[in-house]
Amino acid sequence: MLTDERFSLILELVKHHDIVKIQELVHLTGASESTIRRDLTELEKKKFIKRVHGGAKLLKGKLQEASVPEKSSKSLQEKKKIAQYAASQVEEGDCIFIDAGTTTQQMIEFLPDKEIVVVTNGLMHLEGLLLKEIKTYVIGGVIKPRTNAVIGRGALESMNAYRFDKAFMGANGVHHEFGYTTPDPEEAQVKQLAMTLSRETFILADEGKLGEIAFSKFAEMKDGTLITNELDDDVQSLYRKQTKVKVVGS
Amino acid sequence: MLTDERFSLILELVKHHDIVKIQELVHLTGASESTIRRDLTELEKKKFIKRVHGGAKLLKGKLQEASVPEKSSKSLQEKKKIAQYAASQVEEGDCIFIDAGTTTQQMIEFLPDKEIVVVTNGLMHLEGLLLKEIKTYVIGGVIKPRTNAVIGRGALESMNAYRFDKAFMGANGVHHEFGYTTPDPEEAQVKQLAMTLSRETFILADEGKLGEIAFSKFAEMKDGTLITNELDDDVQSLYRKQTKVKVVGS
DNA sequence: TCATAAAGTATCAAAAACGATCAAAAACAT
DNA sequence: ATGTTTTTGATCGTTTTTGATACTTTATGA
Repeated sequence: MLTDERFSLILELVKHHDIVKIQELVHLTGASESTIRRDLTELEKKKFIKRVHGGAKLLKGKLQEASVPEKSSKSLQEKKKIAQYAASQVEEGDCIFIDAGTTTQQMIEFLPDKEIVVVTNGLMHLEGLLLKEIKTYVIGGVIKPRTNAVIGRGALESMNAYRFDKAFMGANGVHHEFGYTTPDPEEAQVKQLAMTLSRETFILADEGKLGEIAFSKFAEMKDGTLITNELDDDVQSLYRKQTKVKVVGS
Repeated sequence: MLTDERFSLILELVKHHDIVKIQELVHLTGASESTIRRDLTELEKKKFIKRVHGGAKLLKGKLQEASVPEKSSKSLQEKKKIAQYAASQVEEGDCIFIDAGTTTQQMIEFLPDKEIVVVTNGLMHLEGLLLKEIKTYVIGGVIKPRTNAVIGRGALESMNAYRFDKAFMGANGVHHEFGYTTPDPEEAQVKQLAMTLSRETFILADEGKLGEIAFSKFAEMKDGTLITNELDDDVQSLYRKQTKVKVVGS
């Protein structure tokens, strides 16, 4: 049996059964265990499957990250610092918009115990906000599974009823030329509108997002203050030419 | 059976049954008790389930717990029966409104696996709805702490964008003369509007609500079909003169 | 309350799976 | 045909997973 034959067979099985055991494959192909292992290793490298102890399973897209709240603790610490600074910008009486997302979520615990009003499209934020007894408005609209963000036409209409003093946005990509980007066009629309409704905007993005470009652009660099945690001097000057930048932590 | 297979199996069971016993899992997977325990420990660490003595249950956010202040299991069983009947009224292609509240919340697990769209003002419902992969719209507006219902002017405006085939409402008071009532006037407004936007309305109310009167009236008896679980014959005829009544269970 | 049974934790050795390595076999090129 | 490259299968030491055991904690009812 040829290598490519085995590959198709494996992919076919994984696709159909969601998971395959190495021993199954050994019997089915007649090849040795070593060979099967090599096959799986290669298929994993090519991003077709995910190896697990004893076999391999279907590689689910980015669906996994949303439901699996596993963060490298370093990245989490960085996000917290960014979030803490962002939260410190909130003043008594402010009405703020907090974008859906994990970085902005970290803000909530640091929000000052003052009279503020929060509007959000992130359902994951609600629990924390209510726990802190903050007056909270939620945007109406359809719920995007996985990210639990409220999006769609309804969200845009619903948001139009509000005006914000400050908006705190997340971003998947920050690029000196292409500006701020995010994968989902519908989420981009919501972000865009939130920013136009706000007197002032802060974009929270850890180092991993810098230089990246995602599919949908929702703002120019100049449209908001960037809050991040690490920045090469040359990149920094590139950004600073266009907008205000705040670098937190070490 | 591979680790990941067991994981999916466990999650599937928990998702469907709300709770699983370790012994069940031992029999179902053929793995040892130790292994199952380890699995549960890990799944708990990953925030997928909550371990309890003897098994594991679905992890629910505080949005859901908040409004569930420990009901007697009898009353819960009755609510479940009412909810189950209500859910059975939902048909393929329906667009339904589900009111905030504990009784209506029970409906979610019984909703048919068909193409339906749900609109709700109850944040406690969202988790369950998304778990069942139901297309869900949330009403925008201010969040009432304690009950986690979305209310206020924004809620009314936001809801106006939708029309429903069926609306399922909760009520704190059901009275043959004073109709359906609820304590909070703002919630009453939302209920009222939801009913006018729906072709058909069902009110879910267990025996404890019958004959009661709360502060704010949101509908006449005739405005919807009452679903309840116990009814004296004389009271029943009183209600039946005005509207349709469905009595479920014993 | 106390006794008892069921469930939980911690630990450890056996079993299974893994990765690395190497020589034999097959395919390939000249 | 001969030397070279690629693929394959076997082996071995290491790591991960597993199931059994002993001991502790929790639930329950007399």
